[in-house]
Amino acid sequence: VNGVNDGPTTPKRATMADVAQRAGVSRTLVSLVLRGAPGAGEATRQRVLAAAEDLGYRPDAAAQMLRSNRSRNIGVLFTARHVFDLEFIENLYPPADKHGYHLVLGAMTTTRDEYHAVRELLGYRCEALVLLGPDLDKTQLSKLAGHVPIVDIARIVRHPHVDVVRTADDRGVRLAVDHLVELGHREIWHVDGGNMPSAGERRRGYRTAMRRHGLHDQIHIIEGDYTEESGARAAEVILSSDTRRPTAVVAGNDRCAFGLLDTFRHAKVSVPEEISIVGYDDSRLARLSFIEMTSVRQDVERMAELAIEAIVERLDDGRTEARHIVLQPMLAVRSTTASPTDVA
Amino acid sequence: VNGVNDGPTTPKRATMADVAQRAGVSRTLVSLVLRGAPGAGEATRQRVLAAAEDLGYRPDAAAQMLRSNRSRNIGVLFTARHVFDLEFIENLYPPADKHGYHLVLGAMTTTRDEYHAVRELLGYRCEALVLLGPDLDKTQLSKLAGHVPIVDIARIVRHPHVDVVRTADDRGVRLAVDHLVELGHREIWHVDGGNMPSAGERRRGYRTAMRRHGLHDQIHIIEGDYTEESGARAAEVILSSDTRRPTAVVAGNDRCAFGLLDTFRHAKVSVPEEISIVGYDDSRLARLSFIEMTSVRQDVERMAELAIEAIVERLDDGRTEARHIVLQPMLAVRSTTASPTDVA
DNA sequence: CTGAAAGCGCTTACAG
DNA sequence: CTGAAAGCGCTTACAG
Repeated sequence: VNGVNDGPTTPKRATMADVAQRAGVSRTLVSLVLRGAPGAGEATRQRVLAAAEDLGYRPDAAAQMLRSNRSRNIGVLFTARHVFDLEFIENLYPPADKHGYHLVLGAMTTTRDEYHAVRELLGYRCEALVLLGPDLDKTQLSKLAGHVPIVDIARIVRHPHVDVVRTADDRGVRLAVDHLVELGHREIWHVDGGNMPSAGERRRGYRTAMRRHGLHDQIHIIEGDYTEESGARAAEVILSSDTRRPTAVVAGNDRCAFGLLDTFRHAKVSVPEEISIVGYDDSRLARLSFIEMTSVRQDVERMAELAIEAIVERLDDGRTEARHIVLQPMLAVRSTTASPTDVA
Repeated sequence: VNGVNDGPTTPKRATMADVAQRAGVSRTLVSLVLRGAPGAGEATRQRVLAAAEDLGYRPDAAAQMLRSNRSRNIGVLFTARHVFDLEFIENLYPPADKHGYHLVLGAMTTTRDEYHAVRELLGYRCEALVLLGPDLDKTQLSKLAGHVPIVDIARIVRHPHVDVVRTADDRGVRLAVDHLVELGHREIWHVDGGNMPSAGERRRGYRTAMRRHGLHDQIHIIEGDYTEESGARAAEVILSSDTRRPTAVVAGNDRCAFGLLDTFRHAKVSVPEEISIVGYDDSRLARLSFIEMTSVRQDVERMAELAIEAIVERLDDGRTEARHIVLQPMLAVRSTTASPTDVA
């Protein structure tokens, strides 16, 4: 009898045996042809392909995995509301395709923590994991890394099974500070990302850069958390501090910078005339024609490519020692930075 | 020998047989216990659970699917750069969990069209599909619907295997227009979403609402495409048209509204004092404290819940006729709308 | 409560 | 070039 799971008119899914029968060949041959393996004559090949097409045949991934003992699945752990993660994922597909791997997306949401997401990915037999963001502690990460090789994006981790692909964020912030100093700024503040990924690195970069320019006494950090709201709050703090006000602000990321920007403009404080703002990530937001935000750019495309390559090296080429890849950021100078005009 | 695919120190994945051996029971019993099926004594149950835990055992999804002939997978076709899609997906997890289904995410990107995404989802044995956005034509959709039941979000489709869950978008725009008229506006323009999902419906709602208020001669639609840039362009058009300028604009969505808002403010045109703006979606952007945008709200949580329930009804309860569920929108009134002050 | 057995849809040597 | 056979890790009656 039909189970309740079958829609009454939903046709049974075609199997390899069906294709073989229709093409008048053995199942083995169908398998060969469909995988593009050698061993079939051109005429037979065409016949098999036609039969598969006619039946709307699609190999069953579950069976393939089970039998071949390989899934060629790469799990991606990400946070649904982080725009950066999505942009990164977009860039993960082309290199994964190129190397014949599938991406399995494991979303973390407010109701679904990394534990559940990881469990699921492992259930799908992912052979490696790309970690975007989840702040696993050492023990959890080690346990995970005991099962599958891992590529961690942005965070610095030391473990033989964990590769890291990241941007030199301290350098990125330094580029921002250098640019501002060159424009003539001295009172440069930083709104940080609290304990979010890479925030410490960026904070450190800010301090170092300021010291390098002899601006040790100008160092001023306002705590934030990478959200627009935290940028807006920081802007309020700056607006209400009449004693000393910065002429430029380096934000922890673009979202924060956007909160700063909009709050200043709302308060009739002109950007960049009265205050310069630099963002971080060079996101779509920063590039909008009516925002035109100066921002530090990470090469997301290249990072994604390197992440996949790191996995391929482990899985296909047998590499076993960890790699730590650090890319250099660039500064996209746009319209939210300028020389300070109101020097008292 | 070890294949190249095995990291040298990566332990073999524990299998059910391993758990059975460690617990000193049969594989059948392990299967029962792990699935929570009745038939095992409490002591045995604990022993099995402990053994599984010790070994870090995780059932192999591929094998489960293959054998049980059910995957309990629901495929979700979405566009990575559409914020709405991600928000929707977040809300899909709780109801899916509740009914014991897994979500498999199929991302469409610039390099990966719906065809590839769908193929992959079907390869993972998805038993149903939630379609967010992909504009499949009738033939493609019918072919798909021949394989699995489908829930289409937002678009209006007639097919026995396709359910629709959507918001009455025409009504949403009507709420926006009513609100503006009540505030005293008459020159109300609309920046539409071109041929994007639901754009036609919203456009229609605008026309109808305007007519209802006897504002037939005020109807004015600027073409857009749901992007911030299209909103910004529309704002430029409005700013440069000195003959007649609207006192209020209903945008096709929040992103577009944001483009309008920012461009007006940049041009020193006060919102809402000089011009009112209404968005659509009530997205995170609209709710930001420094934006506070009046926007039409769709009940995404409820839509997601209904989408999953529609699938469960088909898969578990055997429903076969199509359902078309229409939710009513609400208007979230915030700070970008006010009475027109500069009435000439 | 337990164990032996069949089989899901594939892939992979292996012998013709 | 082709076919028979084994087996991936599970679930599911079935007989004890």
